[in-house]
Amino acid sequence: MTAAARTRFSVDARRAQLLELGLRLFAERAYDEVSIDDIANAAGVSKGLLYHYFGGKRAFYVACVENAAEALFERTLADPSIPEPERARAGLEAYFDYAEEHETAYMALMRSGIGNDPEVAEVVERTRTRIVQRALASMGMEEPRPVFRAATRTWIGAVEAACLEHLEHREVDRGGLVQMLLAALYGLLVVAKQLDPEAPFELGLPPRAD
Amino acid sequence: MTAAARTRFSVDARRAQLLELGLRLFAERAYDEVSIDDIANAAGVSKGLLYHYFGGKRAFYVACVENAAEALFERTLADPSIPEPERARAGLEAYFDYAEEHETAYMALMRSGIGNDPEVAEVVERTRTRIVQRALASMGMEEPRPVFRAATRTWIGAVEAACLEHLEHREVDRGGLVQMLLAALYGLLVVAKQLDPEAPFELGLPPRAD
DNA sequence: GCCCGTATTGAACCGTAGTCAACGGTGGGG
DNA sequence: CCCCACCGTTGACTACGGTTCAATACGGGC
Repeated sequence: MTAAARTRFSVDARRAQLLELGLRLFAERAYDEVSIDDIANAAGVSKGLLYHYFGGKRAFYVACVENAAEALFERTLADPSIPEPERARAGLEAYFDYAEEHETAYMALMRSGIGNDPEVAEVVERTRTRIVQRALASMGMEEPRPVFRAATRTWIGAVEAACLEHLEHREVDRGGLVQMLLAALYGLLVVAKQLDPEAPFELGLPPRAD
Repeated sequence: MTAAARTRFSVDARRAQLLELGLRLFAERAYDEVSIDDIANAAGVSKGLLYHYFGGKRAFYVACVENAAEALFERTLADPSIPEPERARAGLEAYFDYAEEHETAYMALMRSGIGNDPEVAEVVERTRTRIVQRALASMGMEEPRPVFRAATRTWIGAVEAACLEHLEHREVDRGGLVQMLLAALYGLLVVAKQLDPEAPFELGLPPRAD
């Protein structure tokens, strides 16, 4: 804030500071309403420094998004000791927790993308893929199983939609949404198993209303 | 291409031409890689004309997205004479048809957004809302029913995800995806009805595998 | 206390979004 | 058939903001 004399940070500290600030700015205004100067000013740093750390504006934006995506991914890692019917619920609750606590960051992440820039799309899509992979592994499927991948990816879409709905107008309570999502997951998996009976996967009982 | 002398179009024709061209350009390259000059050149028109028809670059982009969204909306209007268990399937098939036939346009629409520009987000979100509304009306619910709105909106999320998955790597056949989505919808609606028993809505039988 | 590596700067460059007053094609009236 | 007026259209001009790069100064190590 005060035009402090040039202070020297470690590379990692500076990077982290810039990423955090960038995410906040990009969350509250649109991409092309945030200028490089804005970012530099807010960070108390020269424009050139941003170009030193990141390739350019686009690259900086991508890095910010990547940062948020990574946080979300780590945050939703459910405890592997929990048995499966409940583990999905735990992961789901963690997901909602993250979204509620970092509301603007979460929405910025979901609404990220510049035009249809493949690079940005890839960052968030890769995170989804990792979540899918992790989920499949927890069901005992390491090798690719197209039907189950599709089912899980589809479910992620539902989760994101429900979460956005929840954040925008909080009329339905969270528990209800979680129940709905688990029911949807069950439906998806039933059909997936029908379509790919060879899959090493045993369907449990349908989720009950608590 | 040929530097045709200044040709005069009707307002509507010109608008339509520019919107169609814009969508194509924005579909193949990212927002900030497409300059106003590019668009003007490709259209064989001066830059100023774009500013005459649309407020600016952002507004033009929004208009292009809106155009694609509208086309999708109209395309997925299912025949109201079909009874309900089959109507959802018909709407779903129409949705997939559109996505397959206009692959790049569909993906551009789904990946639209500039940073997290609220205006762009609103355009595509409004289209989703309209689809939701139409779906609820077809179930006999005109007035707002938060639980069912959430359920339907969630389902749209699943549909979009499944559709993108389908377009990207076509490993699971379309019929399978449709079956999964219908199962998910059934699950969502079962829980929705539990959460809001007053709703004037009778659940049919679960979808069968053809 | 000096010195060197490197984090950091700031001014200059340039592509591109946005503005505006003038131009000319087209269609209607004499 | 010609002229006029309206409005779709133009292109040069401006200013803003992303990008570059040679120069600068901070701070740890000797």
